[in-house]
Amino acid sequence: MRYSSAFIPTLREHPKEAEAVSHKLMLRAGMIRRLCSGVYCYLPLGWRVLKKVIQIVREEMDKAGAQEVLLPAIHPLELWEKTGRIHDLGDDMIKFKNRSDKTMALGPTHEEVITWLVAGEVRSYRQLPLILYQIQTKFRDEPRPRFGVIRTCEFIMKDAYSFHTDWDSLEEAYRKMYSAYVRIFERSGLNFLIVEADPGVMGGNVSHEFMALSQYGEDKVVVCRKCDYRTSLEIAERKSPEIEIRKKTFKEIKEVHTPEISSVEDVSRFLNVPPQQLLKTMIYKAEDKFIAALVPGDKEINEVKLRRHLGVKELRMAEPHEIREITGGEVGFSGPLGLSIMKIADYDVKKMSNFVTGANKTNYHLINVNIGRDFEIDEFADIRYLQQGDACPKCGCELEIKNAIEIGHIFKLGTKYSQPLNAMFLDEEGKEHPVIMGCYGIGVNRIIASYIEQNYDDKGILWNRELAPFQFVIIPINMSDEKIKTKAEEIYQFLMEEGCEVLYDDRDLRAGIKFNDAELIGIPEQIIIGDKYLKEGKIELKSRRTRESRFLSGPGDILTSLSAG
RNA sequence: CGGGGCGUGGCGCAGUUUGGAUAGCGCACCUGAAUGGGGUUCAGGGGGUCGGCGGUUCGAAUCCGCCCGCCCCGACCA
Repeated sequence: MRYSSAFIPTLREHPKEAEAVSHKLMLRAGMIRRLCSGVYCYLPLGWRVLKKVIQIVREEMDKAGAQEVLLPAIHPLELWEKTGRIHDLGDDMIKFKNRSDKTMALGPTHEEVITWLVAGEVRSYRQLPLILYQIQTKFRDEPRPRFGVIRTCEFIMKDAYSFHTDWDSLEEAYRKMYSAYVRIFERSGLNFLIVEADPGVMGGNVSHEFMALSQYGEDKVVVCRKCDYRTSLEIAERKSPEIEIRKKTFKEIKEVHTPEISSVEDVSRFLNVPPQQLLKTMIYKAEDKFIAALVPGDKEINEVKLRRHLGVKELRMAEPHEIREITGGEVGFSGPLGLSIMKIADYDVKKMSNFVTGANKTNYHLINVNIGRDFEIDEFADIRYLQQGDACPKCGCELEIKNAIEIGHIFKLGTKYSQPLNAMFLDEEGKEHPVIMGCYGIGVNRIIASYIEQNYDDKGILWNRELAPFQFVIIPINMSDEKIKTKAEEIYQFLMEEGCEVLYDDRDLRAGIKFNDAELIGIPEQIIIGDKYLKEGKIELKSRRTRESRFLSGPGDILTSLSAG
């Protein structure tokens, strides 16, 4: 490609809309432009890189025995009603009516469609197992698009789905996908880690997230400083502390008037006590029964951990009217005293004495409350969010919380979709069973953003060979010098004939501009042709990353020099 | 959806508090010349509904109202 005719609009300064490093650099390097919030155009350079990532993903999927398909982006809504996921993903779905007034949606993910497809075609155990995948655009009406290409309303996803007769077969496919993912992210040059995670709205009970470490990541992972414990913050546990409930110096319990003061922050200020001296009482509905969850005022309840501890599938906070009925007070004045429902407290609550809590009476709190004297806890458990510095459940060492970008997620789904969509097969004995499923997703655009977040310097992007939009950039120092120009043309022709991806900067510009552009867009190898070394018959081959140069005597040496390392 | 910030040629900004003359600066762009190993210099030039609509005023980028868009923080914490 000749730079003079290439559409690579680089920017000297980054537009002020950009905050994340990857966002700034992708804009500056002319890879992307924003159409509106969360919606981006990929320009030639950005698209070239995207195609590189897609190629890696495709190769590794094919190698793992998955077959590529292409599913529609337009989905009839009934399919989503059948699995009930219209309620889970409802507002995230972009819906519209067609001319015959039928409601359709742009697919935010494809479990429903693929299961419909397989349900129609697979009859027998002989047709299984089967792994299908696609690389396609997903649409989600994100409440808050962010950080350039990291969270967008339209993005390219590689989504694979596997179908099995039994759980052992699913396990095998799951392992295959797991190792294919490791290869994909390794080839993409990412610094990533794999954590166990909660499956959430996808369903199933096992899932692993592939996380690229970055300060602009929206997810949090927990990593032990010493051992190999690593997990998502959602399900991160801590070593349960062995604490006895304190029983000394009980002060007299009192009711205090706290008019319209209900938040931890407000109560703490009003009564002049630290937040950790408050007991937070949250009422939840766990399937068909109500429970009270208790944590110190400065801690947060982790609903995923609470749900898992209770062993229930559904858990939600109680509605205001339910809280009124159960406690007798408005939201914000709940406390454990006099509650007939089950009370689960975090271990940290054991440490508390003479604390403040809601009086179950609007506008009143109780002070000097104590466990044992005033009420009992039914169960102590680890139900709060982990915090920086908590003890590792495996080795007891300090845990660290880090930001990361979720680049891949694999799930064991079981029969969550096959059951409602009637994807059944007959076994050897002619008995009918629902197909066992797994699903495996990769955020293709996020691989690029994550890579840039981890590979840049003060000049710009540092592409590796796998992702680079071009392997070489030829930089003639002075286009009006015929000898330099002729040499540059010769090298360009040579590399083109060799099938190399090369960008030839034939623009009649000063050397400084060319160097800066080449470094900004991050081409791994620069071939510099200038009078300085051409006089001795030498051309310069300079590495973008190390900034080290080698001097070669001809075009043929370029390839041999690189393959020699 | 709540809080905060912003909107002035392609990009980055000044001007808005205290209304006033052809709306300015840097970069980018076009023409010419010199220059040519790190965003060079000189001369000339093009490009703007000051986010939109309405209002106040002799007069609005500037004051008032409504709307739109963008970014950041939070999302239910009793």
